[in-house]
Amino acid sequence: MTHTRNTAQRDAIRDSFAETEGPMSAREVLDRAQEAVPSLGIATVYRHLKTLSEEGWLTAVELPGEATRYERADLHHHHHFKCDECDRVFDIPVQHHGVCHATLEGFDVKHHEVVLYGTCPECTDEE
Amino acid sequence: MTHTRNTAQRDAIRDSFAETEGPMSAREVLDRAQEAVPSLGIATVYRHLKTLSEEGWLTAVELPGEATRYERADLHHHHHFKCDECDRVFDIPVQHHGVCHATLEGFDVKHHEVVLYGTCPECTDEE
DNA sequence: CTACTTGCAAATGGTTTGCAGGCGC
DNA sequence: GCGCCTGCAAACCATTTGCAAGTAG
Repeated sequence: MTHTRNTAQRDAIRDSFAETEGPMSAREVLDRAQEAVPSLGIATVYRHLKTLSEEGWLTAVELPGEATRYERADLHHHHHFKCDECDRVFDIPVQHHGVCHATLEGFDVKHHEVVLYGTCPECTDEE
Repeated sequence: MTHTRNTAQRDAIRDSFAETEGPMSAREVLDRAQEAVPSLGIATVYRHLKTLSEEGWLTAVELPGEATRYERADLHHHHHFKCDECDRVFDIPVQHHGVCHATLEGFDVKHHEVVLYGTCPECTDEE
């Protein structure tokens, strides 16, 4: 078994997650990381997004109809809200928890993904 | 504004949802519907899956890493459980509800999608 | 040095769209 | 007959992979 090497591209990709709140798509990561390593290719970004996810450093966020996004795994747990009007995605803090999947006999629930849909405050005001 | 026409292909696509429980991918719908209309093309399937969803007759089920699946919207509400081992997807009945997204000030939550991940009973037994 | 990494381009797989002909109403 | 509907092929988009050259350790 080999170890992951330290390379400029890997560092650049990790660093691109430093100053952001929302989950980023592969293309967004590419754009940011290319500021440090201009020659960086999209294939390398995908390869690292995969390995960083496997290592538990990143979490994949899948939203219907959009490209997969990634965010740091060390953020405290939250859900996502997608506005049907403006298509923006918001991070939603979770207050109640544990109730939703307490009774699945035989199923060992390890993690979950919740996406809420509706109208965000801004789009509600515009109506 | 025009109305949706009754065509053999539309009927075939709707009928393909008659004798099934789980959500189906576009390709599965195509295979089933072609039994009634052999000339049916995949593009037409996608067009109807979209309109039927907009009409509220179908619901899109998005699962990470897999093609979008569709199921009839008149099924009583349930969540989905994806086994990390065997990749199968299970329908999960919902007992507790309404608690999870009761407190989103300003956000008008219209619907939601919940996917649970973990190990299903069968894969748990095999360990 | 050796084996992992990278960038490029080509391949893949799902989904959408342009277009000319077909057909419901 | 008009205008939506269909099938085909080409276009698209996100993601993956083959390959030869580059580089960390």
